[in-house]
Amino acid sequence: MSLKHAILVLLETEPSSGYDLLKQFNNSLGYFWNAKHQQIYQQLKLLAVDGLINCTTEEQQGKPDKKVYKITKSGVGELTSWLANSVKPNKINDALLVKLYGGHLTSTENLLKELEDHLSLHKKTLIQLRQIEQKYLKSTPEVQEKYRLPYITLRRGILGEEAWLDWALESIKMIKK
Amino acid sequence: MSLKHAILVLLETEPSSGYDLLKQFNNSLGYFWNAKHQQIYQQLKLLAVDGLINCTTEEQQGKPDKKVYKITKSGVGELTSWLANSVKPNKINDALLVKLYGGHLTSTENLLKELEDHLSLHKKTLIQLRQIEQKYLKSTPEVQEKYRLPYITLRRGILGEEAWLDWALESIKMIKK
DNA sequence: TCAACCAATGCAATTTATTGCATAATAAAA
DNA sequence: TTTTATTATGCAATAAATTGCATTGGTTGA
Repeated sequence: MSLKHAILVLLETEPSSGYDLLKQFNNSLGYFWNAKHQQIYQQLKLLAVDGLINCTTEEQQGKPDKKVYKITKSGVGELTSWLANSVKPNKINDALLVKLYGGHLTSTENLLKELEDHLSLHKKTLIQLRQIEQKYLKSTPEVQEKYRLPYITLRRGILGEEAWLDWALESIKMIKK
Repeated sequence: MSLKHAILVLLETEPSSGYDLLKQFNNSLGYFWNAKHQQIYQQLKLLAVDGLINCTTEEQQGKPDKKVYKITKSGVGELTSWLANSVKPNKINDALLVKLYGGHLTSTENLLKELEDHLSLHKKTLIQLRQIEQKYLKSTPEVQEKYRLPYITLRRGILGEEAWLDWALESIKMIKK
């Protein structure tokens, strides 16, 4: 259960709404954390009740109201003490690999189609991450300093996606012949 | 919910006990699927009730009895129809990245320690996976043919771990300077 | 103009996964 | 010799995540 801390860590950088967090997870931070909107909204409510974040409602023109959450001192305390402990290694459950493993029960075309579909998603993601990297690399030294550690996590996304693509291309070749 | 299918796909290759499956997930197939023993045992029970697998109890000398599960025709049918559909991309929730992202709230030593700990685990895993690969590459053409697709998934594990190590080494350097 | 999508949030029910506890025998290590 | 690890399975409670359903107003596209 570190959705809680994933949220806190983002709010510690910048106050955001549930929707903002959702977009971050869905877009740029997908290599980092994933959650459905219901989970995020629920968790935000719980965090607010526990006094780790507080909430102010912002009215917007033409758009629905926005609840902007800000981390509290107590929230920073919670985050800091969580950071003092070690974290569990990343749990992997990869349905695509399950499918490939049992692929002899289906057609080669099906497998290739599936791989190509995933491939195009991963390509998009990689392009996106590289754009974020370029933006970072062109930013001022102060900004670079501020986002040093987030940048390291971004690199994980990039290297991870590159490796995924390498694997997929190799696999497609192996399946074709 | 494709723990169900992860189990079926393994049983389709070879009848196994819950404990066998657990070991596979914990050891060699960690890049593929992860589950606690309770989840596996529960799921096996459900699969048996649904008639997708059946169970025979094997007595062993010096060891507790073993319940060996075998996939049924109906189970193969279920698996086959599952394979006909596309699968969701792999969900990533990486607490280590959360920790790094918020790492300015803790010490550099703490971050480096954490990275080194994970590093040594990943190194071990990679060595293990490479050993399995070597075994595969030295096997007869018939065996290689049989395990063609599982081998492709193994390659994912290897390339994934290599990329992880590259990233970790790069990150350690960046954090140190 | 009608459908679809984006922005923004939420409740309730169900399904999945984790944690804690429990057993029981043998073998190996401290 | 006592503890720890391995083999092997399980129940019950809790926590976390997903699915289904629902709302409101604006914009974009066919």
